[in-house]
Amino acid sequence: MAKIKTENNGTKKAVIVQHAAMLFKSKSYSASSMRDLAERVGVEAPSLYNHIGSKSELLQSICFTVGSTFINQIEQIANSEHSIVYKLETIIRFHISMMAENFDEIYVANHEWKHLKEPYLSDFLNIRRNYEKRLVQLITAGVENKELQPINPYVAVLTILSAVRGLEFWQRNKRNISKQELENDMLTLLLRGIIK
Amino acid sequence: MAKIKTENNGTKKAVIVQHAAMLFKSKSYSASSMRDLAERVGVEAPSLYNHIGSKSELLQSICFTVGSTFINQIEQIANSEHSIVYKLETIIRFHISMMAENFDEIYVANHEWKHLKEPYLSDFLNIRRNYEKRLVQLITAGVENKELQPINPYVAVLTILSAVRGLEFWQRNKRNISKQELENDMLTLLLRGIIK
DNA sequence: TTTAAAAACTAATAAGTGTTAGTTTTGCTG
DNA sequence: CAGCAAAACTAACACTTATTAGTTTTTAAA
Repeated sequence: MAKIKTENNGTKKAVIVQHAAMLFKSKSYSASSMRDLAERVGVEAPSLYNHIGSKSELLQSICFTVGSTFINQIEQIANSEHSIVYKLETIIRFHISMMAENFDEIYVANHEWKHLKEPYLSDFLNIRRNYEKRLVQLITAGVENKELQPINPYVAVLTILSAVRGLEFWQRNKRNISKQELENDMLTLLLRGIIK
Repeated sequence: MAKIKTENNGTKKAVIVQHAAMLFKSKSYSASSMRDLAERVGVEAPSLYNHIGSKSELLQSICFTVGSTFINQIEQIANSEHSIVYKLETIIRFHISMMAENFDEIYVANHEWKHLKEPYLSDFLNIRRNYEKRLVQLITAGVENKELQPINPYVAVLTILSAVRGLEFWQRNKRNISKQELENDMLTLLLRGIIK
């Protein structure tokens, strides 16, 4: 009866994936049923299978889109000619922007990747390890450089990545804190510390 | 046939809850079945109901134990007579220790609270809001104090809590980085920043 | 307006879910 | 060793799950 509305741009599969991201975010992957998803899309559950292969394919779609976006960005920045501090700042700002504009997908990629099936699970973890490795290299260079404090690069990466991930809590308070203020204060805290 | 082994200390329910924490951590709450849990405990699924009320009661147990532990600690520290920086440092160190010693429970409380049923869901969120509020008060006092940089206290709290939460990734690298090094480097980064 | 493909539908399947009922075994206490 | 409660078991329940098969409707081109 009701047909899937594609908003000019994009395929019907894209519409389903986007609804899936919202659903998986709010209920988690395992607790989300294809009937839930169908209802949001405005269709009966079996109709979804005219456009997608399976439930787990949806999760794959979400996780790998997010993964490659971040990998592309860090490759681009890493190969540019800037100071380490500038590169680091740019990367953090990118995380914050992505968090603001693609919240659902990033949330799902961060929280639900566990439910990927092999070989996708391994592939995804490789992508993530790769990303972390590049960040570690960047910070290691900065420490040798004396641009950065002499701290363990792994700890720095872990702290930075976790801090920007925590922006998901910001979504609740969107009204109280502007993106600009958030970006600047978080950068200050991570780059210069909280102690005056 | 096989009986639940209680290791001198604690009830059989405690044993089940601890296994549940491990299971929910590795498979997520929704994807964990009572049959999975029973297998880990070494018993048939219906036997669990001699000791517990329901699956969701297990999640409640885990979440509220963790919640009250943190609330107790912050109340104790907040009411003590120390500098803001010292209090902040103590709180961060407490998070790191808890993460090292009660990893499963904390992970589950952080990731699976969504599946709590009302009124427990609301109660849990209240506890968490309360904890954050106390931290915000502490940092606000520190900013007025001039002990801390003039940044938005909410952003600081969000960043700090997310950073320590990220210690869950450290579990993978436990062998490479000692707890001491981790604690000191993360404190340095959060309190003094990464820029030299 | 006929035709063919795309995409919706209904009905059904096999597997898995939390949980209850009823029964048997276990282990302690008298 | 008898008896009793605690705690295990098996069998079964009512539901939900992702997905398939088969059919009808919709859409667009001829």
